[in-house]
Amino acid sequence: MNDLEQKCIDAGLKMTGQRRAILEVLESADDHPSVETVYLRSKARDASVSIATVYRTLNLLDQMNLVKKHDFNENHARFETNLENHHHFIDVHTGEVVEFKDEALDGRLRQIAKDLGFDLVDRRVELYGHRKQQGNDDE
Amino acid sequence: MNDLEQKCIDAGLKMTGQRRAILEVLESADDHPSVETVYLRSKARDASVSIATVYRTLNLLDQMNLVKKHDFNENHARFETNLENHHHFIDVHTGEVVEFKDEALDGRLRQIAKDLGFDLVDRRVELYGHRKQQGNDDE
DNA sequence: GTACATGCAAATGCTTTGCCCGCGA
DNA sequence: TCGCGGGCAAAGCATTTGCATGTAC
Repeated sequence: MNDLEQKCIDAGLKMTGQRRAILEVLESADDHPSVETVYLRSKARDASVSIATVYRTLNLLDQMNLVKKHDFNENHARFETNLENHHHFIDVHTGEVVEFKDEALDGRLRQIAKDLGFDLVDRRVELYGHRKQQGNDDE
Repeated sequence: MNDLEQKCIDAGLKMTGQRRAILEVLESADDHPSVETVYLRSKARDASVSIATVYRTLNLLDQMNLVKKHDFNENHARFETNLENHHHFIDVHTGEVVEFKDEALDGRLRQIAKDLGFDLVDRRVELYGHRKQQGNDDE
């Protein structure tokens, strides 16, 4: 049994076949899958999974803080299970999402919130761009 | 004639009554209005403005980089005309949006992009929280 | 006059939900 | 058993778009 599954059981959720499939997909994902992607991967494990259940389950997990919802300026949500504090760099050409951590950045953000007189409950830092290359031909 | 209006004319856009109303609304806005809000304010100036035109105009201006589109984790877009580089702090209780600038933060973001080997074309930094207070009773 | 703009309503695309059946504990 | 969970399809909501008409230049 994986970690997410255990946490869901601890939270009192019933462990159905569909949920197990979805949780396994999330547990093994090292990317930032869309709902559609989670749906397709889950359906490969359990054909009875419906998109409605995927939405319901992902929202449930998001509320329980077991996954994090993003949108990356797209027209659909993406989810990730990496709950460690980190930020994202999105390649605007390929859609690739690169995760990074930066203590100096985090410290500065905390200081800014403090200076503004706010308690920080969440932060969103997304950098958009593309891989640097010699003779870049689109600018 | 306001600044936005001049820029639109320079860009070859026809200056219709509806566009003028919308541009005036944007020019005088010092907040981050939603499409609906821009629509209502514009309609007060020119009753013939339709929501479709507001959407079309805002998207046009966004592509021309005359306004900036945000979403602040809501289910609808918001727009702002402040094009200076700055970031946002969103009060999760009141919805209030506070703008701030921070050179140290910007420098760190540039350095991170450089270290990752990326060219930066856009960035999104949003802090979420609420005003600090003595005897805060919800945590 | 002509190409561009607009209003209206229908269409879209993602997401949510009502309803009723099925299944986990 | 009993109440939570799920499938299906309809509804919701923000946004976009086709089409016919209107209008800036």
